[in-house]
Amino acid sequence: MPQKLTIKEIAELAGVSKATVSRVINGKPGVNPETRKKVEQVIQAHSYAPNLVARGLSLRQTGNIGLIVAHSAKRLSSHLFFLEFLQGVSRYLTKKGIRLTLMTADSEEDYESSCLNMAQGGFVDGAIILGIRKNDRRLKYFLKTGVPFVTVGRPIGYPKADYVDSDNQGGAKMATEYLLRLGHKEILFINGPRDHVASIARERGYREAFTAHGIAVNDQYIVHEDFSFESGYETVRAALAQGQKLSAVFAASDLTAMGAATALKEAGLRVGKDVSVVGFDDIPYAPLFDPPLTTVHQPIQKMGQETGRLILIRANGAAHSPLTRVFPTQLVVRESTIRG
Amino acid sequence: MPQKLTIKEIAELAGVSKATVSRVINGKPGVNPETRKKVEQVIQAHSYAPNLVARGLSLRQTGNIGLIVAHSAKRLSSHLFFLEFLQGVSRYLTKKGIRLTLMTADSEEDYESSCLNMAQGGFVDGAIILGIRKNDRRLKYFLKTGVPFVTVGRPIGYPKADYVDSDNQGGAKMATEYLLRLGHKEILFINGPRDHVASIARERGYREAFTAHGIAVNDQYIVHEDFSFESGYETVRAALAQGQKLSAVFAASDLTAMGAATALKEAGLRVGKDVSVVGFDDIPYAPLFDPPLTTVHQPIQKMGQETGRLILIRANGAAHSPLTRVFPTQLVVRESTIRG
DNA sequence: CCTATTGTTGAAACCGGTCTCTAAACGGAG
DNA sequence: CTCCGTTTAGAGACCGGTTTCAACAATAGG
Repeated sequence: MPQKLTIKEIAELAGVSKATVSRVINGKPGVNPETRKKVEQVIQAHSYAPNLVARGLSLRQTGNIGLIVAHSAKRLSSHLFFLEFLQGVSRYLTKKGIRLTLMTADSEEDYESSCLNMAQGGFVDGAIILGIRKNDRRLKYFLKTGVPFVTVGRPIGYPKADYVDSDNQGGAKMATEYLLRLGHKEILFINGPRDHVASIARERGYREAFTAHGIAVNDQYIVHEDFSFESGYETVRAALAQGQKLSAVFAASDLTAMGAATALKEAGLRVGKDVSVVGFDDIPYAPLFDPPLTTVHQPIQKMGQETGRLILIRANGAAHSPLTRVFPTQLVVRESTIRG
Repeated sequence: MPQKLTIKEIAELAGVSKATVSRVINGKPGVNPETRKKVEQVIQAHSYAPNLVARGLSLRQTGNIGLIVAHSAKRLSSHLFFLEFLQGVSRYLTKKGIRLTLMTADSEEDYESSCLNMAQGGFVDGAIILGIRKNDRRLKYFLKTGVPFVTVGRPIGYPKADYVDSDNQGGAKMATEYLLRLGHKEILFINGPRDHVASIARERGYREAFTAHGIAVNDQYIVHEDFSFESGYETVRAALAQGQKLSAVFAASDLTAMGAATALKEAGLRVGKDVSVVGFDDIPYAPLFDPPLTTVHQPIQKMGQETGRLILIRANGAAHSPLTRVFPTQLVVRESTIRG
């Protein structure tokens, strides 16, 4: 393997100075066309590429965006949301020549240290933070160091932060209202983690729908889980075992809805015939489930893309006021719901 | 936001030189305990953290590993393999204080430029390459620049490369033999992309099983798809529409198997009663499918972890001979298969 | 022919670390 | 008290780029 060439060596080979080579590389003006051509030839001939780390140091800009995933290992694996989102951001950033550095965290401490690592160290030009909780302390690291960040989900307690979100509350309200209109009263709501900002908004939507229908919410019908398939399965099994009355399930993720549906099927209930199930997310697999899942659609990939767009704007310092974007959600009625 | 401090400023604040601060930061010997304590206090007080880019330049080591994903956008989304794998690597590397930089590529050119970007530029200490094809030209970039890499899947045509793989051939053989022993003759094999090294190995296993049973393989029963759910669904629909005789399906991914099963169900066939379906991967969702899916288990997370381990060894230059590791696969019999 | 202007170029500082090399300070042995 | 080895510390080179600034050549204008 040939020793990697530096700009200095290219300069010598082309018989010019480092400065000129730098100008050529970056397409800066003020270079004689002939000189430029000569330098380009040398660069070509040795397939020289500038060292990005050195450039990063000099420019104080790394071309790196960090993506911090809060999900625990288990949830990550079950979380197709993440995969869809990742695709959206990654695509957008790759197209812009920006690299995406992933930080996952198994534990709470790992997560904190990931944040610290990103916030300090000057390794990234900005960060995207997934899985925001209520009053997420960890954002403080970023605020303190001034590293730009965009969160996915509106960070409660940080009114000036940039974020991308979907209309979780509206989506949950639509889904719940739909079930109520179908005549369901006992709607088991298997929500996400209690302090997760999306969970909070969805619960608000659920309650709002009941209020709008003049029905009191029975808190026994709201449980907080972790978006996983397993949690849907177990929650419904437990509910049935206890003899809880239940004519519909509204789950805060499609996977959870599928878990719930599986448990219902096992209990001999026909989903979409005897009982209704509604999910959230509309992952690609939702229409292919048996029965095809009624769910609240979020434009996850678009959210990813928009997040990429916003973090770049913020990182370039081109914005003054908070950058926020809330995507509408939308109820997609398929075959897992029926009049109750 | 306070201006980020540099080592020089910390040195001044502590009344010592940059060199001493550097020694303290890196736990190097040769510093008077008292001086050390004083410097540590200043560092603490200002929550100073060294600039990783500068350090990277100086050490010629960035603490970054690149992960290059070849899958097209569509496949990525359907590919739970990726997610599981990602978890394995990411966990391992995070624990070692190494960052993972993701490069996804929608198109062939993007993929090449991603490789180039990683290989040149000195941005990563090493790379992990997923989705290896037969005679993958792109590995040349890495060989040329000398950037260490580990592939997932044995790269045909590069005998000296480091790789992690699973026993695809053995797994496919086991699965096919199992179906043959159950009395199935018309086994539709929905394989992955033709030039994908895993596909090649799996096809070899499939053929080997037939040969071992003294049965000739009918090439009409081998189709090449893209591991997606949709491809399984469409392939089986097309086969049924054409009246192709078919008593079992062996799919090269669980998602494809699920797609195939869905199409079979739609056609009124009972999977695990009238017809057998076997998948590959054993994703977490496989046992939860209806019916629970018989499949070939690959220890995907472990493979991810091992890949992380190997790339670090290679990046540290601590190895001479090729680093390779092949994980055994294992047939997991559930309820989607039956005597034919 | 001289001066002002424009177009090219290179020398050198700088980004923020690491590390080598040298020197000062200290302590013990002779 | 001198000499020598051992800590401890700092000055400065270096990593590989970018950028400023000054110098120089060529051209235009008077």
